[in-house]
Amino acid sequence: MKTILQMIEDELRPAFAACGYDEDLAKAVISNRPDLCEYQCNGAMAGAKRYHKAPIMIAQEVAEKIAGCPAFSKVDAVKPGFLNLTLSPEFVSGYLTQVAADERLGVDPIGAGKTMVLDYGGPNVAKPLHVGHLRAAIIGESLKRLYRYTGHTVLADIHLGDWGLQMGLIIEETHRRHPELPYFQADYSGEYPAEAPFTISDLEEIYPTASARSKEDAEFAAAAHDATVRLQQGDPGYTALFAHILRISVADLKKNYGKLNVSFDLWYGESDAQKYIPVMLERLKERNLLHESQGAMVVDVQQDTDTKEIPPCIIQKSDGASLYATTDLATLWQREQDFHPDGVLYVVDKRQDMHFTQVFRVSRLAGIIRPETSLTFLGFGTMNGRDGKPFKTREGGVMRLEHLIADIDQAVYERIMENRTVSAEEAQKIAQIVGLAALKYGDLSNQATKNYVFDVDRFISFEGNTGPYLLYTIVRIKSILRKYAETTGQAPASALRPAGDDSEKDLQLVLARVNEAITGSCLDIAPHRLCQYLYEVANAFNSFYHDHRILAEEDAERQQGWIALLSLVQKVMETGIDLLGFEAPEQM
RNA sequence: GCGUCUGUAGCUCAGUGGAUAGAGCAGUGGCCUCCGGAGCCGCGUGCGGAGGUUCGAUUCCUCUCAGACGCACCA
Repeated sequence: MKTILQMIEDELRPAFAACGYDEDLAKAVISNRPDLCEYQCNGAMAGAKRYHKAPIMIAQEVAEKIAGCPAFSKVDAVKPGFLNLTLSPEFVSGYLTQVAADERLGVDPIGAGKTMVLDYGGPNVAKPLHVGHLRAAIIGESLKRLYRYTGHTVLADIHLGDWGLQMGLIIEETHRRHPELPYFQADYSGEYPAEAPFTISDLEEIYPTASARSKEDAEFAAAAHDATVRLQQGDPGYTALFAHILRISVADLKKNYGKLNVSFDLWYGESDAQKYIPVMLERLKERNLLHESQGAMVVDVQQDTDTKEIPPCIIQKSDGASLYATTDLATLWQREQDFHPDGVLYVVDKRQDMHFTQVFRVSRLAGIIRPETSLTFLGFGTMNGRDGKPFKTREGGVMRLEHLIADIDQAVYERIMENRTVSAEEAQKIAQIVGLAALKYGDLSNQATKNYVFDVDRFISFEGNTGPYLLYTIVRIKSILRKYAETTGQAPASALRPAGDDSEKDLQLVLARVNEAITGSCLDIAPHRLCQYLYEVANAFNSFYHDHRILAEEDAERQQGWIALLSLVQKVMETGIDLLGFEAPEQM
């Protein structure tokens, strides 16, 4: 379905053409002077030079041409050369009736036939999720949903950190504690136990302990290194133990991501990429890209146009081991082989900008992905505390995600209990839903690429530009529609009526932008745009609500139009928050 | 040192080559015989600084100041 801007431009284009001007001048934008008009066209000023004509003249000519157009109730050519447009109420309500009838709110499936791989996880196994994982999860999940909604086939890959020294540390520490286990018996030939020798909480303790030990105990460090190598070489006992670690961690991660309403289609890890390293290296050699530098094998990625020095990408350490870039390149190889994606999007901390610059360049040089496949790095900023420094616990440590969520839920719970008389049990459930909305909206409403201040008190506030405010608005609408259905026994009408006053018109105009908002948010990889739009919808609705007595309205036709309007507001807002990754309760 | 990013109201953040740069919070003044007042309607000092391009710059370019981050064998 066309956007309202496209529909306006459809009217403008023939008018410009009929006056002898280029159609590319017929560009419509939202008015920046709502007191004067709803939409505007600045093409006359852009064309003034081209046609050696005063812009106001051009604007006037075009205005005369489109004045009779049913889409517009008012057309003005103003001062320098603005073309000010006011849409007719019938046009707007007619458009919205179509949007309301459309399954997808008029959003075109621009991604039909396109496959996107999203990489937004990156947690390490055997380590709890902490606030550092929060942004990737929240932003990535929203983008996944936006891409799906716009018709893309999306594969979300968690890309676990499950390889390298950390695994050796855990294995060696387990060895130290339980040397009698069969995993460590060289001559063991039986089945390894089905039950893991540790729980998730054991693992969460084992890793930091082992990490600390390796720094003090050189012998232990060497043993851990050796264990890593043996695991990578496929030692059966270590492989079995590794499988336990992975299984337990993944179960725990699924649970914790689940609490965030975040899910993945693929649970691949760095370990899964290992088998693609040889073939990937072969390609680098074939293309003569690999060369030795200071003992390491590297690929030069410097380009003539660079303003800064891009160091060579290290593919193999001087001891022959692979590292971060190697794994990422091998992973890209795997993705290309398995999915032939049209795009790969990484949602990762912006401090890794250089790494992805290097990896992308190597993959282009080596043809690891097709030239037409887009490689995008969405580097998100740091989550800071109120002091503007990276977010920490009161003790100065890294905040576990579970604790953060629990704190927020508790704070929301207390507010709910203050105001409403719902049962404590009910309040708990509602607090989780509202808490998640507060957390996610607090994050997503900021530009992803910028650092932002994480302020729980502000996010969970039920006033202002917050998640809870959006939810409150939805709950309020649900309540009205519920009452309407109860008292009249009627299903909501589907046809909207032309707006009868300003606040109704304003609300309708905001709703008419829904498909642009969703599509734009996706194309710009910018969930914060959707946040802002939904906030505008909520504000417009609350103003409308304040001015109209919906359930008391005696004119049945008018009332039905309003009910249809409310249903659409609800649909837009519920769809919107779903795309952001949270939901609204029935009451709060 | 080199490079990247950021700098908008007291605070937290949006925004745009165009007409008067917007929200929220905080402050303050109104609005409940009424569908959920967790709401609505008011009240204001601001684009770090200096040049340049342009009919027009907060937006683009250069310089400059401040902060964050990054500069090969961690991920």
